[in-house]
Amino acid sequence: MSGQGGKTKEAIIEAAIELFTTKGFKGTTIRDIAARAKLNPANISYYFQGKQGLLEACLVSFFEPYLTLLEEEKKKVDWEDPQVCLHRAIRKVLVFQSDNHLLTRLVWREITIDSQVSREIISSYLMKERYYLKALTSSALGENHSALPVSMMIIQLKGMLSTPFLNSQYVSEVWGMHPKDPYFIEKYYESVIDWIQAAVNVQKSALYVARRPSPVVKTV
Amino acid sequence: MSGQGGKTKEAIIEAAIELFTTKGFKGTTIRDIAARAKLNPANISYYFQGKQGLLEACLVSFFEPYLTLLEEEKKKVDWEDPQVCLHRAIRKVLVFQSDNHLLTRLVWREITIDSQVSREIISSYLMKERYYLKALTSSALGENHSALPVSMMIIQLKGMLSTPFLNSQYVSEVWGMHPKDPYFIEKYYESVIDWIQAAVNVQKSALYVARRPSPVVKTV
Amino acid sequence: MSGQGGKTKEAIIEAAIELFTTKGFKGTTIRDIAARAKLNPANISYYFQGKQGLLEACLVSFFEPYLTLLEEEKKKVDWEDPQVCLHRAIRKVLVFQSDNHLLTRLVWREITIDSQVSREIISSYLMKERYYLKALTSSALGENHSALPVSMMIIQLKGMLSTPFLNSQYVSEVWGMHPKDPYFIEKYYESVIDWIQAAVNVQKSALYVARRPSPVVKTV
Amino acid sequence: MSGQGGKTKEAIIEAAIELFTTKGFKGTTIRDIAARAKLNPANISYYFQGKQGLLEACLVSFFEPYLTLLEEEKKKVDWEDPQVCLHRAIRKVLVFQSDNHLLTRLVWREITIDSQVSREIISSYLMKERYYLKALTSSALGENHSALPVSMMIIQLKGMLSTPFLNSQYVSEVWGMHPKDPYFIEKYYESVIDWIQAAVNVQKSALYVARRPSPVVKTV
DNA sequence: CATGAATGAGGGTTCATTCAT
DNA sequence: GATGAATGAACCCTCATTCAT
Repeated sequence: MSGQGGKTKEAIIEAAIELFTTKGFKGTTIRDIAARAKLNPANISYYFQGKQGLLEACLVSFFEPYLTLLEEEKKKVDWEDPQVCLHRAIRKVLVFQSDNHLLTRLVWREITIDSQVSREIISSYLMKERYYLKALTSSALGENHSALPVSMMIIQLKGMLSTPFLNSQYVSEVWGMHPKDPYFIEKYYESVIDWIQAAVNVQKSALYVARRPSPVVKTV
Repeated sequence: MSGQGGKTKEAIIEAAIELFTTKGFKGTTIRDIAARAKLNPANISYYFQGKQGLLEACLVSFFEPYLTLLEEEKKKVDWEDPQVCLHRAIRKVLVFQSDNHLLTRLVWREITIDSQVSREIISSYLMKERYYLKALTSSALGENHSALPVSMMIIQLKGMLSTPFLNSQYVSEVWGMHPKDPYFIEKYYESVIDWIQAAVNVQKSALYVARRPSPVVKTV
Repeated sequence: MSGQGGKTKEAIIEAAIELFTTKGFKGTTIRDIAARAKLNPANISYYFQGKQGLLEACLVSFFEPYLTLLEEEKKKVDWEDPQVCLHRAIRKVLVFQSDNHLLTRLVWREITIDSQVSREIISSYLMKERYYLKALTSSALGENHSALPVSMMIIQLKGMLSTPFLNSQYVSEVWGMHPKDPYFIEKYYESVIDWIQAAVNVQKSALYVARRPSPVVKTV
Repeated sequence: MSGQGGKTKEAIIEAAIELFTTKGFKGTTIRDIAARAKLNPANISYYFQGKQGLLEACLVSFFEPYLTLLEEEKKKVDWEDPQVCLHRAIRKVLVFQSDNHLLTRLVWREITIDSQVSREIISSYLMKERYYLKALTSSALGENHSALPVSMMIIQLKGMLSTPFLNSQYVSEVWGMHPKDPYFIEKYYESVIDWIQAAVNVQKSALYVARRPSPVVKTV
C-alpha cells in the first residue's frame, strides 16, 4: 500500500506544489497536476480525498518541519544564550524556506485567503508559530521589553523571513540571485541579524529620544 | 449619463476589492460581487469587459496613486534632505496602504500568481516601483553604498512596508490593533524608521566587522 | 416620422442583409448590425420590434417583388406564348436574384431552419411561389404532362434558379465570376433555357424508352 | 473501454444531426442535444471538445464517405465508359444523400455561413469535390468541351444533386414523397440523367445556334 | 427620436468528483 | 491499485430587450 502509493503520493505533492505556487490553488486544476505527475486525475481524489485535501497536505508538509524547527530552538533557550538561539532559528528558517522556496511562497500566500483551507488548521499553526517566535525574541531581548514592544519585532521578523520568497521575482531582478541560492541566503541572513542587533541596541540606549525628523505629511 | 455609470462602477470596484481580498480572485464569483454591490452580474462585463478587466482596474486603482506618491518624493530628493524624503515616502506609503488596506493585501498577494493578470502590466508597475525605491534609498544612504548594498535594503524595505497588510490577522492578534488603525501606523512607521537609521549607521561605522556569533546550523 | 425614419430603417435592413447572409441570423448580433449601420442598438428594437421582426422585414423585402414578378408573368400566359413567358420569368428571376444576391442567399438558406421565422409567413410565400411556378411550367409544356411530371420539373427549376447564389463561392472559383456579374447571369440563363428545352423535347419524343444503362450500385 | 464511449459518441452525433438540421447550428443548444441523447451536456465537450467540434465531426462524417464515393468513380473512369461512371456516381451520391438526408441538408446549408466552421476544412473538402466532379463530367463529355463549358455543368450538377434535400419540404408537398423515399430517388435519378444526356446532346449537335427567343426584360 | 445604462435569461464550458471495470 | 467514462454543479459571458433621460 505505502510501497507503491508512497511514490505516487509524493509525485502528486511535488507537482501540486509547483502548480499551486505559480498558478494559485484555485487556478490549478486537478488535471494539470495529474498531467504533470503523469497520473490519472482520479488518483488525486483517491489519495487525498479531494483537491482540498491535497492543499492541506501541502500545508502540513510545510508547517510540521517548520514548527518543529522553531520548537527545537525554543527549547534550547533555557540553557543556551538566547541570542544565539534566536540567530540560529532565523538561519534555520531561512535555509529551510530556501530549500522549499516554492512551498514557502505557496503557504504564505494562500493562508491569506479565506475559505480555501479550514481556518482551524491555519489558526492552530499560526498560534504555535507566534508562541515560539515570541518566546525566542523576548528571551533574546532580555529585560528590555518596555521601549520597543516585542509585538512589533515579531511582526517585522515575520516580514523579514518571508519577504524574499514572496517577492522572489523582485529578488532576482534587483539582486541578480534567486532566493533559493545559498549565497543569497547567507547574505540575507547577515542582514537580518544586523537588523536584530540594531533593534536590541535601540532598546538599550536612551539616545534615541528625539531622533527622528518626524516629517509631517498630508496624504490623499 | 456618466453620473449614473460612475456610481455603478465605483460600487463594483468597492465590492470587488472586498471579495477579491478575502476570497481571492479565482475564489470570487462575479455573482458574489454583483450581489454585494446590489447589481446585475452583467454590469461587470458591461463596465469592465469581464472579471479579468475588473481585477486590472483594481490593480490600476492601487498602483497609479502609489507610484505617483513615490514619484513625488523621488523628485524632491534633489533639493531636500534625501533622508527626509525617504522617511516621508515611507510614511506616505504606509498611510496610503493603511487607508486602502484591503486593496493593498489584494495587490501584493495576487501579483505573485501567474496567468491571473497580464504580466506586462505588473512588470511595468514593479519596474517603476523599483526605480523609485532605489533612487530614494541610495540618495538617503549618500556615499556609503559599498558595505550593505542598496539592493538588500530595498528588498527588506518592501517587506517592511507590506508585511502588516499581508499579515493583518497576525497584527490584530499580536498587537491588538488592525493595520488600518492610525495609531498602529504611527508606531509602525517609527519602527521602520528606526530600522532604516540603524541600517545607515551600520554602514557608517566599521565596528561591525567581526560582530556576529555566526552559528553554524545543519538543516534537514 | 417616415422622413428620417425611412433612411434609418433602410440602413438597418441593408446592414442586416449583409450580416445575416455572411454570419447567419443567429450568428449575427443586434449590436453588429447597429455598429455597421452606425446606429444605437436600441433603434432596431424600436423600428422592427426586435431582431425577429428585422429578419421578417428582410424576407418580405425579398418575397414581395419576387412573387410580384412571377405573378406578372403568370398573368400573361393566357394571351402570350407560354414558353416565352416561362423563359422571361426565368430571366427576370435570375436578374432579380443577381441584383439581390446576398438577400437571395439569405432567404433560401434561412427558410430551411425552423423556429427562426414564423412558419405561417414562409408557408404562405412558398405556396404562392409553387402555384406560379406550376402554372408557368405546365402551360409551357402544353398537353404533355404525363411522361415527366411537372412536379419534377419545378423542383429542378427551383434548384436551377437558386444554386448559383447558394454556392456563390463555388461559382467564383469554378467559373471565375461572381453570381452578381451580369455576364454570368446571361450565360447561366441560356444554360437553364437549354435544359428546359431539352426537358420539353424529352417529353415529345418516345425514343427514350430504354435509354439508360441503369447501373445498379450498392451504397454503404 | 471504447466500447462504451463509442455508443455515447454516436448517440451525440445522431442527436446533433437531427437538431442542427432542423434548428440550425446556432439555434441548437448543447443542452437540447444532451437531452435528446439522454446524456449529460458535459459529455459533448468531453467527446468533441465543444459544440464547434461536434459540428465539425458531423461535417467530417458527411464529407469522408461522400468524397470517397466520388473518388472511387473517378478512378474507374480510365478503364470504364466515362458516362457510365458519371451516371453511377450520380446515383451513388443521390442514394448516399437520401440515406443521410438530414445530414445532407445540414451540410449544404451550414457551409454557406462564415465563421461557423473553420474555412480551411470546408475549402479543402470543396476543392476535392470540385476536382472529382470536374474529372467525371469532362471525361463523360469527351472532346466536346467548347460549346457548353464543363464549369457550367458542374455548377448545375451540384444544384441538381442537393436541391431535393435543401428543399425537402417542397418535395414533400409538390411530389407527395419525402426525399428519403427510394422511389423518389429512383425517379429523380432518371430525371437528372435525362438532363445530363440532353446536355451532352446539345454539344454534339450544331442546330442550337440561334435557337433562343431571348426575351429582353427590364428589371427593377 | 435617440441614447446609454441596466437587466435577466440562457448558453457554452470547466471542473472536481464518482464509479464501474 | 489504477483508469476512462460520465456527471452535475457552477461559472463567466453574451445578448436581445427595456427604460429613463
